[in-house]
Amino acid sequence: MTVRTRFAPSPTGFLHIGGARTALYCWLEARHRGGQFILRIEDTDRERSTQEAVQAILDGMSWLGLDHDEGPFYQTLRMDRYRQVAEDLLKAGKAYYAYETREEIDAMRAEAMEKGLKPRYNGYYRDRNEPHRDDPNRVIRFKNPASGSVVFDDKVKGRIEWSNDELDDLVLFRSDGYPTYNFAVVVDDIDMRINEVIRGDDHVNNTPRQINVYHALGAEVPVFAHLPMILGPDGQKLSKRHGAVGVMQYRDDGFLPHALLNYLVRLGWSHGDQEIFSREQMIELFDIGDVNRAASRFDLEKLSWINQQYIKTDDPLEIVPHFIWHLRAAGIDPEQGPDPVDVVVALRERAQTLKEMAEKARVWYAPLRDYDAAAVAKHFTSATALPALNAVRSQLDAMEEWNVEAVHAAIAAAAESIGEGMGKVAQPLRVAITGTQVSPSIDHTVFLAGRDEALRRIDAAIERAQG
RNA sequence: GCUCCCUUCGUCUAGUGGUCCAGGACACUGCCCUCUCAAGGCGGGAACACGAGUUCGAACCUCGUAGGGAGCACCA
Repeated sequence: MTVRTRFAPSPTGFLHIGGARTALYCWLEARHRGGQFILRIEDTDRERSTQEAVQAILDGMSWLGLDHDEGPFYQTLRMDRYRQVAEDLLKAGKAYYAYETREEIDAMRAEAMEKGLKPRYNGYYRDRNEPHRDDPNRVIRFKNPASGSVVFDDKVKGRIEWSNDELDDLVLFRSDGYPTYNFAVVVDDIDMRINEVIRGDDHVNNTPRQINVYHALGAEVPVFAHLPMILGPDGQKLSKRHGAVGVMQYRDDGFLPHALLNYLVRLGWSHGDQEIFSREQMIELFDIGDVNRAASRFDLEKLSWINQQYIKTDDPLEIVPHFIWHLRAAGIDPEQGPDPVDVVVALRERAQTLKEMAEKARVWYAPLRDYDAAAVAKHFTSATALPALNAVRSQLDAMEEWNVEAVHAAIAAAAESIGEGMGKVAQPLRVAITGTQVSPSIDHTVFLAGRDEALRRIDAAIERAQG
């Protein structure tokens, strides 16, 4: 039997880190075992669900490259089906109507709490067999087994046993005519032939009651795998307060989608000492059974490190489109400067994010106006500054071919001509080209400026050094 | 309150009774390399929550304790 997993977010916001990892694991499990990955939108909470959120989730998934084989299915489009199943249960005597008001239910709970018991419904209408009546408070409740226990082998948590007397008769259909979550998921998962349910571990508590519904419906119970939570760096629940929120925010912040994926897959799962996994390797090596049981914290620094690993080792041509996107986002026109691929090569070891890379690239795409005061003071006033700049100027001016190697040779020749080491020449030159003391290696720095612009900046620097 | 889950360096983790006075990665840090900054190389400090028990032997098994988390909805 092929495995069928699903990701079933409710569209009340963007795809956040926790959701993205759940989606990734569902996707990986399906891909690893040659099964299907289904996407379902759980939008029965009509107050909080929005179309924008649906779109945000879809965007997030496609940015990450988590493609689904079926769906998206929308629960709001399946209302008739839920109603029909509930009615079947009613007919079979496995569910019943109940008419308590909210106040009565609350009172029930309060009373149970008082006795040190779990707050739960007392089953008043369970076996009354009263004639049905129309009532604004009418709900359909499930006849949960009164005795025995539910046992399931969770693929990540292990064996979990739950006594039935911990469970009350859950509402299947609300008084407003909408199904509840616990009912809709089960009907959906059965209809969509989901045989492996992978979701957050905030759902373990729902699992026993859902299993009872599966039994009542005569359906085969799927395998469950409950993933531990992802916490913020402070160990608290992940929230907006921790900076980035939706997955797309990470794109805006300069992260590569496969770097995020790589970081996420390692959060709760590992394969020996390996840190870097290509998509193919993830698919090949991932096993839901190897997932950790404990919650983990989100660490931006490690994500940044992984991001840089990819920036550094990916084919620069693959980085270029992402880089150009960030150049534009930073208000830089990629046409007004060097070929982006050359910039990527020069900066790939110096930027952890593409956003950072775009900022560092600005110096070659816009006229140089600002000079760092400390840099000028330190490198334009030394005795060797003027001779060095002049020497470089004439070497560059005489060059025939403009490439990194030739620029390097020219600067080396300039240094030699004045009898100084690279250090004495490179620093003033760096300040001349960038206005700062920090940039990629001097040959790249000059090369990227282009000959005309390099000469212009050197002339401007010579003027400053003289004045 | 009740039920369930979790607990190895600051963080992510390896580890499934002996090969662990606990390995890797991020972060921190020392040195090297060096035209700056990085990147890289070689080092360093840093953890089995606690207590009992089982066993010749426990990070690994059992039981408690403590701490953390989730759920107990006509929200998903």
